[in-house]
Amino acid sequence: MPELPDVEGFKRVFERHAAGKRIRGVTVHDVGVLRNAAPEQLDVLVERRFGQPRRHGKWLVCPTDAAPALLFHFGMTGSLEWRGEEHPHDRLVLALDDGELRYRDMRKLRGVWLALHEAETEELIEHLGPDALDVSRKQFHELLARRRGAVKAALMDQELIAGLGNLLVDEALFQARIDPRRAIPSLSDEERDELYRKVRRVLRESLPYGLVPGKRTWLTGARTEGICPRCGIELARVRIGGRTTLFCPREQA
DNA sequence: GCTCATGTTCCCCT
DNA sequence: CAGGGGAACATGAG
Repeated sequence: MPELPDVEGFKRVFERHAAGKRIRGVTVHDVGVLRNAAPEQLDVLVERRFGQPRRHGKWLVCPTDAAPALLFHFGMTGSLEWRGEEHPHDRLVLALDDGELRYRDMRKLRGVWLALHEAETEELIEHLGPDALDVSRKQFHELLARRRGAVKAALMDQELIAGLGNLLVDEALFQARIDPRRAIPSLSDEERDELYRKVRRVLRESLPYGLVPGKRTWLTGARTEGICPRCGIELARVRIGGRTTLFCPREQA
């Protein structure tokens, strides 16, 4: 699931249940999710108190009252769960005073990082472009001006703008009526403005859900049927940047 | 058995 | 150098 809105949802889970709480224990059920540390190294977190989390793109940074911080990147199947039933894909469990926070992840495409100091946190995320929620219209134009490939590939590039994923980008392009294969230089200023507005809109409307919702009027709601929710013709399916891309061949010219 | 999946990285071409 | 294509990572679901 995890694109920017999903990670924002996990951030809310962390804020509600883990921020300000003391870590009583760390249990690693699957070493495969630890990307830069051995399980014993996580012991530095025990008896530390979590601070307020912050999100940059699809990363969630969870600092403690000492130097170490825990960083999560959820890949395609990760999530953060508070209590609830145990699950076979719970890979890391943080015991807090009043319950357990679990990192759950079926495919383990990304995982959990330990940063011992603020500088290490920065190193882990410094390759990212500005967070999608922080990009102004002016900056959006400046960022696009540097690129010339397919517009979809550019929007998905985390080094250009951080946080947009396959669903969100397809959705914004659909709402802006722009063919995802279009080369950036071919986009008019008006089209760039419209794209910016739709990216903002899809983000804003997704945030309350904590995911990109499958609304009936949205492309997300039509991914399985393959029919354009606006005009009813069959959606086109191509691959861009290695990702399945859906668009309306009639309306997205 | 086969294909596909909301992500990223690495390697090889053009 | 920029950008495209494909494979790899790991684990399911249909």
